[in-house]
Amino acid sequence: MIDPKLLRKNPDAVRDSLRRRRMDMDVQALICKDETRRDLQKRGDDLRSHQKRRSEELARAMRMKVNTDTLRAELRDLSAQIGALEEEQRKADAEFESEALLYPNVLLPDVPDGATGDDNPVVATWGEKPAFAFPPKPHWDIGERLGILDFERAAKIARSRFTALLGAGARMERALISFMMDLHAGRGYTEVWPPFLINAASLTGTGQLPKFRADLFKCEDVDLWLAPTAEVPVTNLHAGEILSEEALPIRYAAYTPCFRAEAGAAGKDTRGMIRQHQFDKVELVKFCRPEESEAELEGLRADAEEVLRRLGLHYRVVVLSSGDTGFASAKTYDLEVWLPGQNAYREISSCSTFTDFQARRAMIRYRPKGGSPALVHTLNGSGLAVGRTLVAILENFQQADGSVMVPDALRGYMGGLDRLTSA
RNA sequence: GGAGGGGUGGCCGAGUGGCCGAAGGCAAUCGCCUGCUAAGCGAUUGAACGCUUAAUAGGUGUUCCCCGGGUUCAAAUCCCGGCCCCUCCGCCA
Repeated sequence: MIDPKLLRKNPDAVRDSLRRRRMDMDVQALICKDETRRDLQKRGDDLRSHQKRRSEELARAMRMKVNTDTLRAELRDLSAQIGALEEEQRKADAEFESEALLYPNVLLPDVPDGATGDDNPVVATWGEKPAFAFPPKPHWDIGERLGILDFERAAKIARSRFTALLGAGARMERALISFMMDLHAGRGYTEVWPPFLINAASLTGTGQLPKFRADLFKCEDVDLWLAPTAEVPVTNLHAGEILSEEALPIRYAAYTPCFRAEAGAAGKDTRGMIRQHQFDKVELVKFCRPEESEAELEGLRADAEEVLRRLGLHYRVVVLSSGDTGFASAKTYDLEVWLPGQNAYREISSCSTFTDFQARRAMIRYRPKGGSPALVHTLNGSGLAVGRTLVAILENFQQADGSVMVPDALRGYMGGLDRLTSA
């Protein structure tokens, strides 16, 4: 959530960030709701204060056994007034909050201005595009020919946008998860295996709800939703807590399946396993002091990049422009892996700092030395999207004969297998 | 699924209608004492929101004893609903 004090004291900072995001929201209306809310609180506070004092008088009068009829009548009336006012106050609070929850995070000043993904500047590149003596195939061709990807049967048992992995494909998915988790665990991240179903409060804490309800799968009859990313359960691990300063920064790595309704993506990436209702991802999540968060974002990006480097996959890094930056994020780097079968770079990791936006929603705080509790900064990044990593391996390491070389880093996780063949 | 017990501050734990933001203990911080450490002695130590303020300093008001309703002039305390935890039984992986 945006900071109500910032909204009050520097509404132009909020307006400017919205303009850069290419979003049009009625900031003045929100400010009015805030004022209504505060006015009602003041009036209620004063009335309650008065009521308290008169109630004490009544108690005293009753002890002295004097007639209290007038006082009781006055207090009954006061109580009714307060009740009515509190009803109004509840309504005003709810109105302010439901509107405030729809405001995106305020962008960091160094986020480049731009309308869409086409405006994202490339800030780094690693490796080179592999050269092929033949036209490289897309992964769905490679995978089906090898018998390791089955889209038709997956659609039969579920629906479209699901994939069944078979044999060495299934083995490689599992190998990638282990490889990534071992790598991050060895670099200072604590492994987490969280619940994959989470409640609405958690989804509100990280920013998926209320705005992005349509992107989520929900269980019937209970307040449980399929996690769209490990970001949600892992960030909310510390919801409502006051962390000790010495514990920071906290760094977690978690594997989870991710479930997304892909409501707005009809007709997009329909072939292959680029955009699925279910996919595996290893996620990195950090909690830190505000002054550390910029450095932690760079570290997060480096940790995600390390996975691609060890696998030998060519990629580039972009900073998302202002119009392309996600709702909860203040600044985001995307890692884009080269996919020769599609002659394109595709997002394989997204690393963001959320500044205090999620911390305020989920009430995640720490106690600075000698001070009162302050909001932490939260960050997260994919390290990496496992399905897309599998896609990248198939497309980048495909051979003329239809086989696929297994990256060195993965062979130990696949019983020494060095090549996927259709045999 | 059945039966019972329980959710109070950083932790433990008292509190069955007003004098309770809450006894007592632990922990922590500061000070005294001390060759050092421990012990001992004294003091301090919850959060949110609002008003005030340059201030996340100070002052001040309100709210908060799991959550939401109700009774009452007044609720941590009484009543109803929900959530969560524990124990036993059943069932299951």
